[in-house]
Amino acid sequence: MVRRFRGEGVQKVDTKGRVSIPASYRAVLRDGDPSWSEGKMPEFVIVYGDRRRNFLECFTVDAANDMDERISLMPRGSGRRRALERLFNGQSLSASVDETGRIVLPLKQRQKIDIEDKAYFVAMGDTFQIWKPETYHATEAPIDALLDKMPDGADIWTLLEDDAGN
Amino acid sequence: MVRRFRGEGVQKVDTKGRVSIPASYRAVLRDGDPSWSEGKMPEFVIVYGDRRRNFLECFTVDAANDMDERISLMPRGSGRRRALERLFNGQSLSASVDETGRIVLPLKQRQKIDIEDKAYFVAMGDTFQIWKPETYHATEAPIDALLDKMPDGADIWTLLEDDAGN
DNA sequence: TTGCATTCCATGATTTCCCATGTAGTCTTC
DNA sequence: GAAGACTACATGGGAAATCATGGAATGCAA
Repeated sequence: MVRRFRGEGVQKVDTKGRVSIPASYRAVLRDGDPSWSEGKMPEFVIVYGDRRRNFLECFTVDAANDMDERISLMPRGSGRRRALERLFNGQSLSASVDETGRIVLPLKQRQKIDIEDKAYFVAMGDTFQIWKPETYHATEAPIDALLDKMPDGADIWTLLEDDAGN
Repeated sequence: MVRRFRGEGVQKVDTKGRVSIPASYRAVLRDGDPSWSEGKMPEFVIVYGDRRRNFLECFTVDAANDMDERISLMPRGSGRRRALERLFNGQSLSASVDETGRIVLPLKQRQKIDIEDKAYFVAMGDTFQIWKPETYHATEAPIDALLDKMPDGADIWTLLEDDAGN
């Protein structure tokens, strides 16, 4: 079992697009970069995807290789495969953490998700996401609604079992 | 069957957020950490969850992996899965017991459950919880009420059988 | 030489680490 | 079975390292 990303929080984005990667993520990125070695800084892959995606999804090198692997098992030339290739190989870029723990988000990607001077990082297990804070918070509404529907005092983890609802 | 957490009690929280975790829990945390080895200190996962939760829930690494596993079996993209991913991956952090048996509760988490200088630990089987003492005691009222309703001298464990009432 | 990206350096705020101390228990030894 | 020695815990304080962030300097390319 690989180490997983955990936690969430805002980071500042300066005028040059520099953002600190949350310190706790850095160890996971290191572990997930097979070519990492003492003294070097880890690399990872940022997928920005099609125009409808309003966040960036970040994969460790290992996780990205795994995705490539899975895509390559799909029927050559199929529509789904082509779409995934385009999304995952084309609409992505690789980033490298610098000595101060930051990466540079190119202007294009910042504009795509409408980031100005703040970025919201959320761990999602073997990946993490980068959002414009406001956009992220807007997506919390459905989750709140789901939680509100639950009986008072009910344990959240009953969501694991409960087949009812979505 | 894995070793289970037992017992409850208050611990001091100092200005830096350091808290001793009850000694009896430490062995359980060790056993539940697959990457633990002689000389190292065990790690575990603290889930703080959505804003309605007023306590922290702590999982051994094994228990956390198990949760991740179960979440990953849910339909990708479903609302319930998304909610759980966010709660379990995003609203959580991993902690590591130090040589003196303490962990550091970051300010953010302390504020979330309104802890100042005391924390109440309660074992819950394969997890344990951390509460602000006052908050925890407030939750005991319903239990007291339940006990008061029971026939005088009745054994508490009859609750195991009795289907009536909640 | 203007615009952009990459390095290098600077700094305040946290967080971690290392060491110190008090207090219960327990164990030993006479 | 009582005094001292030892150990496990809970807790505190300060030094040192890390983190998040900003700005200046450098390199280049159009």
